[in-house]
Amino acid sequence: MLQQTQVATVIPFFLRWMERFPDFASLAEADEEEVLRLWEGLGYYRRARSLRAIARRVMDDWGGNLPRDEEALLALPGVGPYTAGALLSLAFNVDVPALDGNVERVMTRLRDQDDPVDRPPAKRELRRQIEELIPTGRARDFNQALMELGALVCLPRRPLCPTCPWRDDCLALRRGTIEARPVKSPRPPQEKLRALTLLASREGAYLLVRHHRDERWAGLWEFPTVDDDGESLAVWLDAPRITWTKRGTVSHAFTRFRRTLTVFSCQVGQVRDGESPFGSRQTLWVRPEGLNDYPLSAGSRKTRDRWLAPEG
DNA sequence: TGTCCACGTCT
DNA sequence: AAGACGTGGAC
Repeated sequence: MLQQTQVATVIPFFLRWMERFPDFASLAEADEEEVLRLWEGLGYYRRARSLRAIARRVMDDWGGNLPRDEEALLALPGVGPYTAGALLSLAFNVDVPALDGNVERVMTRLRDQDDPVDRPPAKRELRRQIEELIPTGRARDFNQALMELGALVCLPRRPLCPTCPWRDDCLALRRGTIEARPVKSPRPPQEKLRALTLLASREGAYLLVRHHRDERWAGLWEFPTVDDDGESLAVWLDAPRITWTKRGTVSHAFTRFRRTLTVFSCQVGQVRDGESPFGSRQTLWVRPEGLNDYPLSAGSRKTRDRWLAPEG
């Protein structure tokens, strides 16, 4: 969960998750729908499916225990260099680095490193430097301390240098380049998207469609949403007899996009077979009180909370 | 109802 | 290698 997601965000999800899946066995047996529902709102949903796949593999191939071996850990889905290092050092106290964003910041400042940290050469160099610093047999404490230092003291903006235990050793502090570290490659500009979302109701139930497993938001559900042309929906909805009512807009951001959804509601009459613009995607009619049972992507979640929440 | 930034893995 | 993958928070 902590991959790409900050601790404060993770905590409530983690507590719910651990209550439902206290061990690999319970997670391995769970169905994907439930796993995604508990992950709903955390983002990067591939992590949820990877975690379930890991649980199954740990049960099947490793006798229910995580392997204490870098190569075996890296072979698990969703486990990269950071996670492998974190597991080895924090769980098994093996003397290897756990290089996350916090540690990158601490180390590039300590050494006043100005290579872009999102490129492999800089990462290799940082790992090498950390290896030299790990006190033999103390990687668990050392790595946690380094991550905490980054999270609590060596902040991205306005770091608390006067209280830092490394203030006398920090090259960037001495040179006045603290706020300029770490250096990152320029990012592509944000793109704006517009789309239409339809609250289509029939006998008090609302239509949901499911994202394919190879799409964005794989496995999650949403209210029918199309790029801002509306034509494919109009076909499907028996257009001439539909009255569309504009409800308002919601916005959400993902990766490098920011998308504004214009939400319409309508009553749907007869749905004709073979005219769905959703192809082979699953569809479902759900009453408002049942909407919490399906994991929704962010735009549809905001739509639900605004217009279909039980109390509203 | 803005813009920018934070956060690892996979392809 | 460069882009895909989502959400929340600071300003």
